[in-house]
Order: sequence, then C-alpha cells, then structure tokens
Amino acid sequence: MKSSRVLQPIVQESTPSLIAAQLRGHIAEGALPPGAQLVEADIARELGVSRGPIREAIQRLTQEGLLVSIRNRGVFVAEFDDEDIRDIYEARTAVEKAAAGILADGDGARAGAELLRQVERMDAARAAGDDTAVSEADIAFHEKLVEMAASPRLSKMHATLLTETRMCLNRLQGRYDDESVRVEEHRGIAEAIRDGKRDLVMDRLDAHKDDAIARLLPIQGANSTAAS
Amino acid sequence: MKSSRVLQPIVQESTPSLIAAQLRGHIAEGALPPGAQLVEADIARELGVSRGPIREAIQRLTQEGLLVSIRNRGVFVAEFDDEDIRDIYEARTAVEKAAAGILADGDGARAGAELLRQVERMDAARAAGDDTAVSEADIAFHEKLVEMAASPRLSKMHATLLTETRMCLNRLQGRYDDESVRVEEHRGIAEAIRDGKRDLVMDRLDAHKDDAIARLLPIQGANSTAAS
DNA sequence: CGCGATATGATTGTCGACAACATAGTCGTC
DNA sequence: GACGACTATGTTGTCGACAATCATATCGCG
Repeated sequence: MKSSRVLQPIVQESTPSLIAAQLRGHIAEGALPPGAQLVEADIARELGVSRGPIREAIQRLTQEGLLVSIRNRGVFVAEFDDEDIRDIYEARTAVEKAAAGILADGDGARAGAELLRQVERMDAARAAGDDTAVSEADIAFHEKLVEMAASPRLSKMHATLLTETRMCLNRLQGRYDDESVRVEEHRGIAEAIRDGKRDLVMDRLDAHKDDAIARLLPIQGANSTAAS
Repeated sequence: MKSSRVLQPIVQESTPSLIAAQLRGHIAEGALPPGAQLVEADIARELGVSRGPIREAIQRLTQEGLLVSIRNRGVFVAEFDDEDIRDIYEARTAVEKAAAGILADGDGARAGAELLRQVERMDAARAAGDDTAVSEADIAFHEKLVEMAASPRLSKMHATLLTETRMCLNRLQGRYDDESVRVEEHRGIAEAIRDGKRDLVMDRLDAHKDDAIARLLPIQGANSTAAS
C-alpha cells in the first residue's frame, strides 16, 4: 500500500485508530446495537485490510468497555443493565464535577458563557422539535464542560463514558415529554458555573444525574442481568 | 496446551492479559523506569511467544497511558511532567470523592472501620521504618476506598490512576521527613467517612491531594515538557 | 571543515496461514 | 423417547515472514 498522494505531509492516523473510531461511531449511533456480534474476518474483508489492525481496534473498544470479548467465541457490543446505567451516570457525574470544580477555580465566567452558548443551541433544536439534535447538543454540552477543564485524564475517561451515554440515549429516542426541562437543567448548570457558585454547581450536576437515571431506568429493555 | 488441573473450572486468563499485568508491575515498581524503551521482538523472545500477544499487551498499556507509542519508532514508558502529576492527582481525587460519596450514602460506618484497619497497617509500617511498606499501604488504602464503592467504572479508571501514582511515588523513595503526617491524613479521611461527615470527607480528600502534589512537585527530575 | 545525500540498521506495521477452542447439530445406543 | 458421544463448523488465538518507515552513521562534495 503506497501513498498515492504526494502533497499532504502528515495526516497519518494509524489504521487501527481509524477503524476503532468508525466502529465506535456505529456503536454510539446504534447501527451496531447492543448484543450484536462483530466478526474480525468479516470486518477485515469489508474494509480490505488484514485481521491484525481490526483485532487491534476491537481490542481497544473492548478495553473501553464498549465491546465484550468471549474467548474463542466472539466479541459483542456491550449490553447495559440497570446497574450499568446507574454506574455510567455516577462515573460521568464524578468526572464532570471535578471538571466543573476546575472551571470554578479558573475563569468560571468565561466557561459559563461558553456553556450557555451550547444551551442556546440545544434550546433551538428543542424549539425545532429535532430530538436527535437535542441529544447531540446535550452530549456536546457535557463534552465542552470537561474539555474546558483542560485535563487529559478527565477528558479521556469522559470520552468513554460519553459514548456509553450515547448508547443509553438511543433507547429513549422520542420518549421525551418535556424537553424544556432538559434544557433548563443544563442552563442551570451553566449559570451556576458562570456565577462561581461551587456548591450549587455540584448539587445541580447531581440532580441532573438523578433525573437522567430516573428517565432511563423505567424503560423496558433494561434487563437486569444481576440475577444471582 | 491442555489444562493439567481437572479440579478448577475456569481460570483462563488470556496470554496478553498476563503479559500486560507483568509489564504493568515492572513499570509500577520502577524496574522499567520512565523513558525506557520496550521492543516487541525482545520481549517476545524473552517470554517465548510470538509478537502478536506482546503487541496486544503493549497496546493495552499504551491505552492506559502507561506507555507512549511513536509510529515506526518504538514504545516507551511514559514520563510525567509537573502538569501530568497535577492531572493524575486531580483525576484520582475526583474518582475517590465519588467513591467516598457512595460510601457515605451506604454503610459509611462499616467502610470507615475497614479503612481505619488499613490505616493501622500503614502506621505499623511507619513505626517499623519501612518506607516501601508505607507506600504500599498508602496505595492499598485508596484502592480499598474505591473498591468498596462497588462501581466497576470508577474502579477501572482508578486502577490506571493508581499505577501512575505508584510511578510518581517511586521518585520520592526515602524522601519523607515525617511519615506520621501522611498516616494521619489517611486516618482523618477514614474517620470522616465513618462518621458520615460528607463535606469533611471531600475537604480532606482535596487537602490530601494538595499535600501530595506539594510533596511531589519540588523534586528535581520533574521536567516540564510543556515547553512550546 | 561543514553540509547534504546516501546507505545501513533497527523497529514497528501488516499480512496470510495454521492451530486451538467452543458451540451446535447429528447419530447411535440404552 | 432420552441421553451421551461424536462430528462439523465457525471464531478467535498464535505464529512467522515481509514491507514500510524512521533514525543514525557514513561518504562525497563544496
């Protein structure tokens, strides 16, 4: 495989990274639903590469917790039960509280303003009735929140949790009765950060978590595997 | 490779996992110091396996952030600058605060008692003058703290951060003037959890973080790579 | 003596093939 | 008819070899 393009110095993202990103996207948006099996050979043939890079990409996602691998059996898209959903949101909130704390210590006003801009985008999507866009804006808000904290490790952990969140959100497509509540929750968080009200930020992030869990759990399909 | 033991259903840890664990241990304890290069072929020959499993193990550690890989060049043990150290402790404290919060919501008394037992072990090591044992007990304390929260995701994130912490601690071997302070900090955290004093727990975890950073940063060898 | 092009060595990246393993279906026997 | 062993199939696990790439050292030239 030679590079046919001569003009274009360095854009070389490693092959496994590209494959992993692609698979991650499919999983996040539900094209690869929970429980689906991924076969190395099939993907390899489909992408026109050897099994090596595919294997590496799959292993990456496995370590992120998006795939579960069973020896000599196959790898499958992870399925989340009630306990997992609680755990995802618990962990995500932990990361975001830390990020918010860092923002509060720094230029909270600027960060809050930026987040409020995200909220406006979300509100516009809500007004337009575009559920998917609202969810995207929701994710973007949280992503921005952590990104602005400029902590590589928090960001990295958060990225994985956000993908899992996307998977969770897929199951409540079009199940929102009142999206305005959702928007206002985010606005409240952003304003609290802007105003430097530390305790209020933490309380609102916790409340946001509890709300999300309360919305997600009642949905059927949340099979609790924790049956001993 | 047949299982010679008949009694003992399933203990098959995959080969890459074993290799990764071994490498992780060497990195944590400093046998593989920061900056050291790992050559796939060498390790493969040394362990008597192909490059495939080694590659997989290395990739795992790379994703954990313990190794850095440079394309077509090699993989090296990660080196942490001041900013990284701050980040590690920031992220670790975030996880531990979340775990402590969960414990406080549950049976904080039992958790606090268990942690106090860990503190006693640490104090015994201090009294014996065994610096390494004190550090081990230190790590064990934090590990136990998060483990008791029973959150798979928090535990997973924490495990990586703990390995990084071990790497950091290696550089201040025998540099403690007053280990008793260190012990008392942990005792204070455990007691606050036991007594269910949520805010106090958070404050003490933050103070513990600040102290650790203050102890680590002044040490020479903490090169700030952040020179743009 | 300094500089650039070239040759060389080392390491990772990729590939195709084979081996090991687990499951599911089939057949024979009780 | 039910149970157990056996066979068949699919998937991952492992291996050895080759290709691509980068860093270093060497040589020729100005």
